[in-house]
Amino acid sequence: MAKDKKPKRVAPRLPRGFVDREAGDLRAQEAMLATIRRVYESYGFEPVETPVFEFTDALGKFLPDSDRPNEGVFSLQDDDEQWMSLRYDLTAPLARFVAENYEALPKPYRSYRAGYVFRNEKPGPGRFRQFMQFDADIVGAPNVSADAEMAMMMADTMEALGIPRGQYVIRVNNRKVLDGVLEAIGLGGEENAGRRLTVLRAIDKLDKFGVEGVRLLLGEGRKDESGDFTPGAGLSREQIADLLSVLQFTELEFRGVGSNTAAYTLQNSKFMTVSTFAAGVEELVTITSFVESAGYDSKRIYIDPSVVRGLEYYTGPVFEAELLFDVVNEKGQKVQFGSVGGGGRYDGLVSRFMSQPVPATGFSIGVSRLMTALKNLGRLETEERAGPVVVTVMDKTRMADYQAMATRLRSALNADPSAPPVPVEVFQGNPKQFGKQLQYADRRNSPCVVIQGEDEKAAGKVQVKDLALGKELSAEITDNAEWREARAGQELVDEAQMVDAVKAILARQAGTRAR
RNA sequence: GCGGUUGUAGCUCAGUUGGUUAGAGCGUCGGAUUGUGGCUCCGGAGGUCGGUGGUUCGAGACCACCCAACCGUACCA
Repeated sequence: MAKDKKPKRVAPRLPRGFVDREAGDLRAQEAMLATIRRVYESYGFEPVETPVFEFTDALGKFLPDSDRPNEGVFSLQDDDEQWMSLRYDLTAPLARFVAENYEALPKPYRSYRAGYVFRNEKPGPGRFRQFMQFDADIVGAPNVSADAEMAMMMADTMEALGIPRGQYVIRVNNRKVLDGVLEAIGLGGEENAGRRLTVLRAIDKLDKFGVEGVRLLLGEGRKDESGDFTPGAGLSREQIADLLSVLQFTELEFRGVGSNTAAYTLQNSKFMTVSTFAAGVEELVTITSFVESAGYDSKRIYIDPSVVRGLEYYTGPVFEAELLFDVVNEKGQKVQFGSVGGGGRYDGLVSRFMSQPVPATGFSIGVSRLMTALKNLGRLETEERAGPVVVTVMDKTRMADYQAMATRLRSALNADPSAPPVPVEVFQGNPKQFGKQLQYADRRNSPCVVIQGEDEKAAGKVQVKDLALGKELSAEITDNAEWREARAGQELVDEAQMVDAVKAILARQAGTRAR
């Protein structure tokens, strides 16, 4: 009866939307961050780090109410009852940092930072509740030249990461353009705030649903494939036509060819009589001229009036980095990818904390998402690293000798600090069965092992075994006894030549990999 | 949040109109081989059949509710 009593074990599991990440991913991410950092540094940005927790009110709109304190964000109350939250982006914390250190910082203040952010919402493919962003911002620069620079830096970053020109585009718009059109078609004023939001959300869905889908969302509403109905904005046929004319949907098909004409075309729009609209268009024209004279054509930076971005705090130019190639997941399905980064001007964000206006512009790269895409493009070092050189244990009373051999190898193989490290380790498991040691080395993707048993010790020699060579030879041997007898890839050398013999094996394998 | 689909071993799945003790492949661990990885062979461990309640002589299967995952959709600073 005691046997049915199982101890209740804790299930090893993670909350949804959180993932463990292993060596390959971490190394790839490290390389990616270094690349991005280099681009940002080359533009004069300097790093800054802020904590993952902030007071909730400093983050912005998500003041938790007592019913749903964790809606959207992860929040908890400190000892003194004050609400704090995990940051959901890196922009709001930067605004707080700048406001708190305003006097000490040089203006304009250029800074970058990478870090995890947290959102308490439903995860999906490529969407997690903890993910990394890599931001750059200029605070205290009021002119659109700063926005143009951000767009250019974003384009440079894409290419530095190995995304070829033509496979990505930075789409640029200005919030004032859409605001102006909405005003012109009678959706201005406080009373229409709700409908404006619905309209902007509809426009944001252009990539996903196409022109016809957006037309439905602007009008009556749209039914999705599960039969669920999304109510529309209820605009009239004329209002929709006006809106669509500005968004110039047809031109999207020609995105990435020729020079940027969109901003100039907008100058002929009938909405130029609306001052908000005109101001937005003029800024886009200026940005166009800046980027074009710097040599960024529309294959890289494209003016696109349908870009919406976040609805909350952007006040002027907005931009979005989009990938133009298909991304396929592990199951071979094509994935709706959307943007891998974006940003814009947020002139109101820092001044929330201060009595004076502080203009700012910046952008954010979704590191985790972009990494998935780069994997697809084969631009990420996914190739497995060579494992450790393993010093095996034949006689456990001689551990000290084996440790000494490992030390000798380790320092000899890692003499050049600028070269990638060559790991060397002594087998630390149970040495009783020698086969297990080789199995371990095999699983660690070890290039070679060093063996010294009684016989070798007596002769002052060591066995140096090339595991990759052995694997090749094993293809021709089917009999186990023969395979064991062959000791494939093995070489008996003097103790003094151990280091050279190992070096020779590593060199041979490096050559094989390069081919 | 709303709609749909699906839940059987670590993974992929089988399990007949409801019928004895729930199976396979892969993986894992051990052995054949106490000094040699791979192949092969032998053996073991691993299951509250997502959960609870119900119908029934009898439920992995049928019914209800709940939970979770996936897909779509909404929200997304």
